[in-house]
Amino acid sequence: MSGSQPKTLSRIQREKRSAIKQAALDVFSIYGLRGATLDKIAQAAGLTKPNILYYYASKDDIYFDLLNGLLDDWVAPLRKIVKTGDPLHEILNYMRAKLAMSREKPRESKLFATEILHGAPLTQDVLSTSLKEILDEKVAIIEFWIAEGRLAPVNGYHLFFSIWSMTQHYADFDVQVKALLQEDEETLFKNADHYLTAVLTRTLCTD
Amino acid sequence: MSGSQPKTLSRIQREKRSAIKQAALDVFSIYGLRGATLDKIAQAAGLTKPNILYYYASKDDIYFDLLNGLLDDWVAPLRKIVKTGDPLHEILNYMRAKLAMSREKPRESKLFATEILHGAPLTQDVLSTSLKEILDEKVAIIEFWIAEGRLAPVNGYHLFFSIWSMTQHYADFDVQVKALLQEDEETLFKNADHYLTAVLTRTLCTD
DNA sequence: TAAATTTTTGACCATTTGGACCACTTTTTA
DNA sequence: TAAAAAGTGGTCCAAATGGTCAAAAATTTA
Repeated sequence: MSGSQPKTLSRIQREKRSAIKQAALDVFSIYGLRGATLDKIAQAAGLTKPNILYYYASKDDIYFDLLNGLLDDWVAPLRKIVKTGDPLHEILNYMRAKLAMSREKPRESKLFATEILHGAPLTQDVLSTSLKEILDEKVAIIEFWIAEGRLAPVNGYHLFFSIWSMTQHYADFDVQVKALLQEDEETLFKNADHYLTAVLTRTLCTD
Repeated sequence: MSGSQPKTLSRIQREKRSAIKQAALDVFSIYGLRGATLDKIAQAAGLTKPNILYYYASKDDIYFDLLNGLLDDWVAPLRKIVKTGDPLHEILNYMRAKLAMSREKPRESKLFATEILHGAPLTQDVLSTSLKEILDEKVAIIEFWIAEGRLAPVNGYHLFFSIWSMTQHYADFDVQVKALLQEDEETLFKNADHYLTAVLTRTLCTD
C-alpha cells in the first residue's frame, strides 16, 4: 500500500549495477574477497569509489549479490534432469552443460570455488538447504534408474561430485591445465568432452 | 672456506619455524594469502608478530616456503607410478594415495588449490617445467600400456586431470560435500574409494 | 660467572583500505 | 522551465595491517 521504494530500477541503475557486477566478477575471481579492493573494482568499472558505494552499501554487499546470482546459474542445469528421459542421455547432457559453463564462465566458476574453499561463509545455509533438497531429488532419480536396471549401480551422490569436480577443474585449475597441456582451447575442450563422455558411459552402462 | 652462516639451524630455530609454518597453514588455507594477517598467524603460533618476522622476512616469505614444501608432497605419489607394474593397479594405487592426501591433509590441498585458482603467481613456472616434465613422462607410460592393449584407450592427460580433480574435491570442497552428505568421515571416504575404484576400473579395463 | 650471541617484545611508523560526507552536476518530473 | 530527485566525485577519516627498531630477556659460549 505504502511501499515508497520504486520496485523497478531505473535504466541507469540497472546499467551501473550491471557494470559494477561485471567488474567485481573480474576482480573477485582473481583476488578473492579480501584481496579485491573497492578501488580496483571502481577502476575496472570505470567509476569512482564513492559512486560504487552509492549503488552498493559495501564491498561485501557486491560480493553477496554476485554470488547469489551465480548460485542460480550453477544449479540451473541440475534442474533439467528428468526422470522420464533416457538415463545416460540425461547425465551426459548434464555433464556437457557443466563443461560448457567451465568454458564460457570460468570467472564465475572460480568465484564459486573460492567461496566454498574458504568455508562458504556466505552460502553455507543455501548449500545445506535448497541445494541439498534438489540434489537429493536427483539422486533419487539416479537410484530409481539403477533399480530399474537402466544404469550400473553407483553411489548417486559421488557420481554428482565427480561430474562437478571433473568439469569445474577445467575452469578452476585452468592455469595448471594450460601449463601442462599447451594446446588451443578448442582442442582442449573437445578432448575433455570426449574423455568425460567415455568415463561416464563406461561407468554407467549396464552391458 | 669462509661461509659464516651456520648451515645447521639451532633446535629453537627449527621448532619455531615449524610452529610458524603449522600456524600459517591453518590461517592461509582458510583466509588465502591476502586474507591472512600476520597477527592471525602470530596468534595461532603463540608468538608475537615481530617474533614471526624474526624468523621470516615477510608474510609472502612464509607463504612461499610453505607452498614449496607442499608441491613436493603433491607430486610425490606421481613419481611412484612405474612402467613395470600392473597398469590398473598402478593407477588405482595412485588414486588412493591422492584420496588419502585429501583426507589427511585437507589444509594443504586447499592452500594449493587457492594458489592455482588465483593464477598460481608463485608457482606458475614450476607447473610448466618440473611438473610438466614428470607428467609427460607418466602419460607416456599410460600410452605405452594402451599401445600394448593393457588399458582401454583414453587421453592420458585428461585421465590425470580427472584423478586429481575427483580426489581433491573431497578436501577442497569438503564444506559442500559435508553439507550435502551428512555422514561421518569414515563412511564418506569408504564410499568415495569404492566409487572412484569403480569409475577408474570401468574406464580403463579392456574387457 | 662474565661476555657474547641469539631470541623476544613493546612501541612505533607508513601505507592501504573501507567507508562517510557534502557540495556539485545531471536527469527526471511537474 | 523550474523544482525535485538521482547521480557523481573530491576530500577526509579511522581502522587494519605489514613491517621496523631498539632495548630487554634468555641462552650459549668462553
